[in-house]
Amino acid sequence: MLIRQNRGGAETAPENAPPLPPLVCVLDDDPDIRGSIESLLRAEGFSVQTYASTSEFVMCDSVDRAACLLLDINLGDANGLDFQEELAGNEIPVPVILMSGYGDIPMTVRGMRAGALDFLAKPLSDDVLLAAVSDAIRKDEVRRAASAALDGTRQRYNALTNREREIMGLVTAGLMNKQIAARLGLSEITVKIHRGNMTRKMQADSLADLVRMAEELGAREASASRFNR
Amino acid sequence: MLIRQNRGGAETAPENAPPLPPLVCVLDDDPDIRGSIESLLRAEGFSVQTYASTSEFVMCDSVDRAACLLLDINLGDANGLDFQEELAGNEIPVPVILMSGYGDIPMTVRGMRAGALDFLAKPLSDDVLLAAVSDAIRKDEVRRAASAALDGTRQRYNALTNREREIMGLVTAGLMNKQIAARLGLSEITVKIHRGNMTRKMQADSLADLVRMAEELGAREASASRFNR
DNA sequence: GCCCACATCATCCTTAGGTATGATGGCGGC
DNA sequence: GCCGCCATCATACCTAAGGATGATGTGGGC
Repeated sequence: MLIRQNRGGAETAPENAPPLPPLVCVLDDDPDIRGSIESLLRAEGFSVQTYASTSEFVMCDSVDRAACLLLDINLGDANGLDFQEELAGNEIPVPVILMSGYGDIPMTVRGMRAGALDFLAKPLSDDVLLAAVSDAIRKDEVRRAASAALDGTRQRYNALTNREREIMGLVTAGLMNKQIAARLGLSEITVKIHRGNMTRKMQADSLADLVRMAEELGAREASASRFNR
Repeated sequence: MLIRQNRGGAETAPENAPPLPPLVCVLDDDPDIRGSIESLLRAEGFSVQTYASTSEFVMCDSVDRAACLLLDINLGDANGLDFQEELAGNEIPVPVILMSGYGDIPMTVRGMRAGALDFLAKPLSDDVLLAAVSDAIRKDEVRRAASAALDGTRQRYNALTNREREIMGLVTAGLMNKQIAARLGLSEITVKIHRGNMTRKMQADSLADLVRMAEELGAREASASRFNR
């Protein structure tokens, strides 16, 4: 029925990006720890960025590849658990691996509840650390893939006019054109026109398609970052 | 458009069930612990059932009210973490609170990963225990409410004939009646009839409604048990 | 044997959805 | 001031969906 037209327009991905190595961010106030972790991970082919304090950590703004954060809990002037919760609150979906030399069960519970993938006791075992990092990177790759699938839909949604977004909401709520027209104080024909333009812009092949897009945009979107294990 | 008709048929709930007190199952091999937890929780108004071993625990088959499981890790002949993972594997969605006198960080990580809500170190503090249990019961109430919302839909879906289920799948995939007819080797009119019966039986007010029901039945359904925190 | 649920198809009619063409008006940028 | 985007509405036409009525056939249960 509805043929897709404006395909392959301005997608964001720069065509044939070479596969960047996964990035591991290390936030620990002990220079020795930072150094040893960095050399270990670099030897395994990871990119590594290290930070001594939370203020240094500007989240590698590069969200262009799979990444994870190795986060120490005892940061001297700051608490890693607080920082982790702050990240989660700001919807920063990077997988977190917590580390501590003085960890206990309540701290572990708190960290895991906040979404940490693992909690490693210091001194760190190379094998354990590598396994945890590999797992975290794998999780982030899955998360990024799912997020990328949403990206196209979200871009198309953002390209709609306000009226079109409004009508998309009412259409996917199950209202008929005439009900929408009455609700918005429009004539039915105007609704049809907006609806047609909206459906074409969203590249929806059917109403069912459109409903699923709306569900993804509305329902998931915000929560997706936490439920990806 | 579509008026709901066969409302209030054979719903499962026995009309005006008195609100049963939440049930706490306690699985611990120490009789003293079982006794003290039981008396504490009973004083707070909870129903309590205690078990000394995993074989005794038949999950209070009564899934007719909010519940949670207080699970000791050191069960003598069995391991609480293994048992918890077994429960999760069998899709038994009861919230679990782990307890241990010899817990460490790796055990905590494992338990939390498997979906435990909390991990309490023994000796237990009354306040901490009560807070954990209250929280778990609250979580289970939310889970049960969400699950109940699905129940009606699932019942109606199961009441469909095979043909109607088949057509529901194709309708919610976005196919037009004539496409469905071709796919199934039927005439379009027959598809319309099945579709009409199906939509009425599902009590769907619109196609959008139907698509969401199909999404819930297909996509959530199995996973809902684990993502309910 | 009869009844009922299920499935199948036909004809007829109404409503809803989708598109094309054309027209008007506001608003912002060059 | 003109052009483009957006929004609005009208007329007309076509397709899709939904419902009513009627009919045929099959299989299972009492």
